[in-house]
Amino acid sequence: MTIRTRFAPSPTGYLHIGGVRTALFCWLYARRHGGQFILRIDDTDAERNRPEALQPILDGFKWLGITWDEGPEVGGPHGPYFQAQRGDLYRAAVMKLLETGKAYPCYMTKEEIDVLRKDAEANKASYVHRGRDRDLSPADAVRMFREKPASVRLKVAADQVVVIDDQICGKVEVQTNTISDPVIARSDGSALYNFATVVDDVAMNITHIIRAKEHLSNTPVQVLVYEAMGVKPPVFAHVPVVNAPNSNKKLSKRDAHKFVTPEVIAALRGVHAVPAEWTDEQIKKNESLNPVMVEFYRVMGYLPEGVINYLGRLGWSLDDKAEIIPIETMRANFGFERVNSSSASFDPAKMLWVASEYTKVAPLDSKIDGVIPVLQRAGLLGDTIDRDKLGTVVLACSERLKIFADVLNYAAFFFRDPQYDAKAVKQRLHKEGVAEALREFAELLKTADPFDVPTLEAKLATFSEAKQLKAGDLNHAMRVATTGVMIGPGVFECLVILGKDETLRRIDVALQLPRT
RNA sequence: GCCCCCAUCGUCUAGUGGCCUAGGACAUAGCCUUCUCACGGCUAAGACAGGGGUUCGAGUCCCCUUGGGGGUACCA
Repeated sequence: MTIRTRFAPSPTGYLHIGGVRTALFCWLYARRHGGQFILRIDDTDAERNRPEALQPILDGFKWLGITWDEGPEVGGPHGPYFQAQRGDLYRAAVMKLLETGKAYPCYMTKEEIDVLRKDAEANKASYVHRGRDRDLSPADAVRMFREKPASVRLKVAADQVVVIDDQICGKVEVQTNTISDPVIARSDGSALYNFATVVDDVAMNITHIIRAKEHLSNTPVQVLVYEAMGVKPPVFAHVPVVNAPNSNKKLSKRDAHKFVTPEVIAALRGVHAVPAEWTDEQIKKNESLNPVMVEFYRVMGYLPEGVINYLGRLGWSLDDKAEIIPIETMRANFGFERVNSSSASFDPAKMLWVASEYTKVAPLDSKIDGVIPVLQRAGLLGDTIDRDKLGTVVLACSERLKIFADVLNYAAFFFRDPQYDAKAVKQRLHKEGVAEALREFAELLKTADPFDVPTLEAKLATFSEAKQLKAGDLNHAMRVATTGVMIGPGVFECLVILGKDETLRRIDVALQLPRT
C-alpha cells in the first residue's frame, strides 16, 4: 500500500509558519516512504476565503520546495481538490449513512436542546446529546428526511471505547458515552468539517493523517464516522502546535500583530518591503509581511533551505547533535518516533542562525541571485545586472551575509555614494592628525599599480611605518571616507572594488567634510 | 464544569531504570583572533514543575497536585 498524506489549508492568502511545519512533516513522511503528498483546499468557509487568496499559498510551498503530487494546478485522479466543489459527494455520503441506519435526521429544535443542556448543567453533568429521532428505522429516517430536511447526526453507540493509536501522542482512549451525536450535515445539506474531512480522506485514500494537535479532540468523532462508513480508519499522527516566541501560546494569525516589533518594523523598512510612507500602524496591520508568515522570510532574503531546516528541526530531531540537517537527510530519516509530543516555541534567533549556516555555504551564483531582488527593491540596482560586479561584492561580504537583506548593511555604498555617518566621521576621520595623513596617503594611492589588495596593504604598511602612525587609524579613516560607515568588508577589498578613481574621489569628498 | 493531551537550561532538543556529578545547539557573558563588523576558537552561567509511591537504583515507571494547551458548535 502506498502511503498517502495530505495537507488541507484554507485559502486565507498567507502561508503560516505553523501550517508549513505541519505540511513539511506530511511531505517528509510521504517522501520518505515513496508515497504521495496531496494538497486539498479547504475553501468551505465562503466568508473567509477569496479565490485569489490561494496563489500566495501555492507560491509559498513552491518557494520552499514542498511539492504536491495531487491538488491545485497539478490535478489528480481523486479531484476535485477544492472542498467547496465536493458538496455532492458529502450529500451522497450522508444519504448512505441514513440508509444504513448509522445516522438520523434530528428534528429537535435548538430550544429543546438548550433546555436539556441546562438541566444537565444544573446536575453538574456534562450534556451528551442523543436525539429523539435516533431510533427511527432507516426507511423512516430516509423518508422523513426527504419530506422535511433537517440536520443529520451520527448515531454514537453507547458504552464503547474509541481507541486512537496515535503515532506521536500514543494511545488515546475516549468513552463514547462522553461524545454527543455529532451533526455531520447542516439543515441546508452542507457538510461539517468532521464529516467532510473523513469523506474526503476516504475518497482520496489517505493512509496517514498528519495534522496539528488541536485536532486530536476531534479524532474520536472522526473515527466513529470511519466506522459508520465501514472503512478502517487511517493512521493518525498529531503534531504538537508551534508556540509564539518565548511563550506557551499557539503561534496564531490572530496575534500576528504582536510579532511586528519595532525591530521587525525597522527590518521591513530597511529592505524597503513596505512603502516608505506607511506608518508603523499600517505595517503592523499588513498580514503577509509578518514573522509568522513565510512571505516575511522570503522578503528578508532567507534561503528556503534554511527555513525548511529550522522548521523540520522544530519538534523533531535526527539525533542528539545534528542541527544543520539538509532536506535530503530529513527525507531519508524522518519518522514519528523522534517527533516530540509537547509543543515547541518558535525562536526567530535560531531560525536566523540556521538560515545563516545555509547562506554561508551557498554557491556564489545563488548568493548573487539572492542579493539581486534585495538591491533592486532598495533602488540600488536597476534592470541591467552586472553579475561579475555583484560577485565581487558578495565575495567581499563573505560570511557577513547571514540573510540576503544583510547586503544592505554591509555593501550599500558600492551602489551609491557614501552616506556619511556623523559619529563615524568624528571618531575615525576627524581624529587628531588622521585626516592629514589620509590626504598624504591618497597621493601615494595614485601611484598604486596594480590597484589590488596586496599592493594597497603594502603601501599602507610602509607609509604608516615611515610616518610613525598606527596603521589601524588610517584604515579606519579610509573606510569611513570611502564607505561612510564604520562597518563593512575589509577596507582594501572595498577600495579595489570601488576602483582607484572612485576611491580617490570619495576620499577627496570626505576630506572636505566639515568638522563638528 | 466535563473530556483529551502535554511538562528537561530563557529557547530548540538528547535521554526509553544504572553509561546522567543530565549531553548538544541557539541566545547571553567573558577571553582569543582581527583594519571595523561578521565569521571562527576557547570558557562561563544556565534545566529534570512540586509531592508521594514502585525499585537495590528514577529525568526515565505509577499516582496526586500545580501549570499549560486543545475540545466541549448546524467553526475549521
